[in-house]
Order: sequence, then C-alpha cells, then structure tokens
Amino acid sequence: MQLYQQQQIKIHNSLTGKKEIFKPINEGHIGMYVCGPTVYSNVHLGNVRTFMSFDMIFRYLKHLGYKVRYVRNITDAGHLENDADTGEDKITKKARLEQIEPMEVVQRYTVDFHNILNTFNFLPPSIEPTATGHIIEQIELIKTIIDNGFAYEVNGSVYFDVHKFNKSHEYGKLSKRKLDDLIHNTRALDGQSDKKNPQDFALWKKAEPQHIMRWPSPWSDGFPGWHLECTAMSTKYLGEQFDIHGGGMDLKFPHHECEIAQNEAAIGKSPVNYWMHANMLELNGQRMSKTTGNTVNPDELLSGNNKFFSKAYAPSVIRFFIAQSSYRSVLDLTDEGLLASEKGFFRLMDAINLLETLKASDKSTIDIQAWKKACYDAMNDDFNSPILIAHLFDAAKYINQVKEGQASVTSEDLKVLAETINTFTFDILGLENVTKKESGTDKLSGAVDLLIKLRQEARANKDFALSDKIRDELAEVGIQLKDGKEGTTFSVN
RNA sequence: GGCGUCAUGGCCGAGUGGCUAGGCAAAGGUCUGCAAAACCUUGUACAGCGGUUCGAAUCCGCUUGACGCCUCCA
Repeated sequence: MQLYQQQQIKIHNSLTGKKEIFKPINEGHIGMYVCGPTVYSNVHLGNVRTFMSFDMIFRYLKHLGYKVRYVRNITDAGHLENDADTGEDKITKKARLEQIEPMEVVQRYTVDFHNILNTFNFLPPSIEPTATGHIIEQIELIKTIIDNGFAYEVNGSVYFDVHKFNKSHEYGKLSKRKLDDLIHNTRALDGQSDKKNPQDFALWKKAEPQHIMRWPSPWSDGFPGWHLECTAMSTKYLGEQFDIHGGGMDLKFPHHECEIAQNEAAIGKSPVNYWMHANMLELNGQRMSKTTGNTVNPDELLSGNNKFFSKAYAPSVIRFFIAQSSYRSVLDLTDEGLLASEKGFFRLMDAINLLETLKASDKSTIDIQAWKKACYDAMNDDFNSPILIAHLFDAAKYINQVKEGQASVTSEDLKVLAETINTFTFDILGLENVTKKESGTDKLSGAVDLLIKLRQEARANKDFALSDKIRDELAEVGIQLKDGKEGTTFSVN
C-alpha cells in the first residue's frame, strides 16, 4: 500500500482555473514537465523560485510513493530576439558580445545554473534534456504539423498557421484569450514578415549568414522556433499526453499556449491534464528588471554582496521564506521578510534538534495523528506549504512545551512526531538543518560544554562577572547559550 | 487599449459564507543572579461603495489601486 492511495491531492489547474482532484493517467506514475531556463545568462532569482516550487512538488509526489518522471529542459538553442525576420538569436548575440562560442556561453551558464540549484538543495530532475540535443525530433514534429495542414513554409522558414488552427481548435484556451482580440491588439510590425498573420509563430527559422547556431533541415539551414523544443521533448519523454506541466506565469502566453497548439496540430490531442503556473517574485514591491537595476542574482543574495539586503542569508532561509508563501501568489522579496523568516526558521530548527532530548511519558497531551493528518492535508491542498509550516510551528511549540515539562508525549507518539516533522521539513520542503555542524561537531561541542561547565561553576560561586563574560564572549563569536530546566545547551548561528 | 490575477491586523503571509492560520515585531507575565532562550496571555484585520443572504472579509456588481501577459523574460 502506497501513501498516495490514502492521500487525495488537489491541484489548481490553470486550464480550468479551479482546484481539481488529481488523478494520474497511469496509476502510481506521474509525468511532469517544467520549462527550464534559457542558459544565456546567470539564472534569475524568479526562475529559482519557480523551480523551487516544483522541486517541492516533486519531492512531495515522490514521498507519496508515486514514480515520478520529472523532465526539466535546458534551452540552449536560443530564442529569437523579436518577431522580425532580422531577429538575432539571443545566445548568438551574447556570444558575439563576449567573443566566445555560443556553446561556451551555454556551458558556462548551465554550470552556473546547476551550482545555484545545488546550493539550494534541489533534487535533480529525472531527465534534463537540451534543445540542441533534440533538433531531429523538432524537425520531425514540424513535418507532421505541415502534413496535417497547420503550418506553411515561406523562404526557408516554417510558420504555424494560427488562424487555420483556430477554425478547428481553440487557440487561447489556456490564457483565456480570443483570437479576435489578439488580432485587434497586435501591434504592427516594423519591416516585412513572411508570416501570413502576425499571430502566427515560427516553427523553423532560416538562419542569416552570420548566425552561428544552425542545423540543416528540409527547408533551410536554420534553427527551431521558440516553442517547439518543449513540445518535442515532453512528447518524447512523457508521451503524447501527460499529467503535469509547470512553469512561470509569464510563460502562459504565448509559450504554453503554443505548446498546446503544436501538440494538437501534430497529434490531435491536448497534451497536458494539469497546467500549473508559479507566480512572480518581486524585489521590494517591484518586478525585477535588469534595466532598472531592481534585480539581484542568487549568488549575490547568498553572499550578501548586494545593495538590497543587510546580510547574507543561508540557502535554507531563502527556501523557507519562499515556502512560507503559496507558489501561486506574488511574493515580495524584502530584507525585513527574510529577517523574519530567518528567525522563524532557526526557531523551528532548534525545536527539531531538541527532539532527541525529549523524555517520553505514558500520556500524550496532543493528538499526534490528527496533527500528522493536518500536515498531509495541507500539502494535498494544492501543495499549501505555508499551512504546512504553520503546523510545523505548532509542533515546535509542542516540543518546547514537552521540554519545559508543560506537556507530555508517549514514546510511540514521539517517534511519529520526529519522523513526520523530519520528513516534511527536510525531505519535502528540502530544508537543511544548518544548526547542526557537519564536521568538527564533537570537538566544538566538547569545547563549548567545557565552557558551559566553567560558567556553571562561576555562577555557583556567584562570580557573575566571569559567568557573563563566558556567555557574552561566546555570543560574540556566534555561539548562543540557552539556559533551560535541564541545563544549558547552545546553538551556533 | 485588450486579456488575466490580486487587494487581509505594525510588517510578511494563509484561509474561509457564521467557529484561533502561522511567522516576525510589540505589550504583560513565568523562569533566571541579571539576561537570552523557552513557555503563558494580549491584539479582534480582511481597499471603498452598493447588492444577494438570517448572516460576507469570504458570493455578485461598480470604483480605486497594484501586478502579470499581450514583445525575449520563470
């Protein structure tokens, strides 16, 4: 019996705008695709937030016993800079700017991306395919769409015929747009386009002579269009229809809309059962933007080397901060917010670290099974991590109460409590117990225990000058002493 | 201009047609040699204006404001 057979998940489906009971296509198996980064610059913090949300979702689904194939692509083929035919590939542009090979740019920023995600304790996806590794699949997909009559070739480029598609299908159903509205609101393009209609989008672009990234195709030496790679790779690894497709809110239109259109045009089926969109991350109440300077890189946030934040924050603190809001809400990144989360985070860690010191009684003063169920209920409700965290704090309070002798727990319940809180905090939220030192722990705690003992003696002798000196100077090097009923413990900040 | 999302206490941030979210901050108390930590107690919030309802902050309409997409962007 797997856990998922006892838990019923609800997911907010962008397609319907409602929370729906989640039912995978194949029982016990889940296919999940998330649009990955374009590796032409350092990974964006907002990007990290989105992937972190899906990392948590991936972790929870796995915890429930599902066999999850999680595919997150790397876009390394570059997207067009604009609609015009003179549009330059983003990656090519950067390469020229920096006088290096396109694939060198891709390599550098792919490594950066992985480094950042590792720092944040991400689980790797099951498959991380690259767009350049799937050119053949994309060409085959274009052929099929042309054969089905939904694309046309002009001067070596191939475009998706949105108007024709819309006659038999519903273009815009994900983003709730009507083609008529789009027609009336499309700006006039500068220069000439080969497209029949401005709403059409490229499946294949003929490469200009100076364009370095290019592949042969039946139509021209060129490169695939913006939206094609995700369709090709999701179909290849997850099948024509799969369970969950995620990404940032800003990808809803046109990117995801076009993915649906490509799938329906090629295969005749809508590819995804549950579309999930993570909301935006703001910095001090405003969208992050390189042009206005209102932006901070993940490594700058982690190092504290930036002008927005008063200090460096541990990766788990940032993770905790993000988990304290719902993935569907706009989240405002501020120094105050991070400071508040940091305090809460360490309070939670301190409580968890007290678990092994708790003494069991013959009676529990809370209903541990009800608490455990509440944790699952929170995550089952569209992965509501803020509610889960509220329950974790309830447990922290309970742990402290038991420690203080104001509450009690049976050894059986203590086991359930410890197991559950560890599972949700570390396995599912992906937090790391940073107050526990990995190496040198024994030596450090041996030394601090000695100081604690000396301080005890000083206090017994009423030599408070000495005892306070030990306490205060330890605090200065980041070691906080905590006097409790059972003696003194310490934590390292 | 079009489409969409959202407006919650000092701050952050959930949720809900009638019953405590939670965190941070604040105040009082317990403990302590004094502190810190921990625990206990306290705050009665839901943009404005109408409407539906026995009852709405929660549903509907309008107004105002913020944000996203419509052009690469998670």
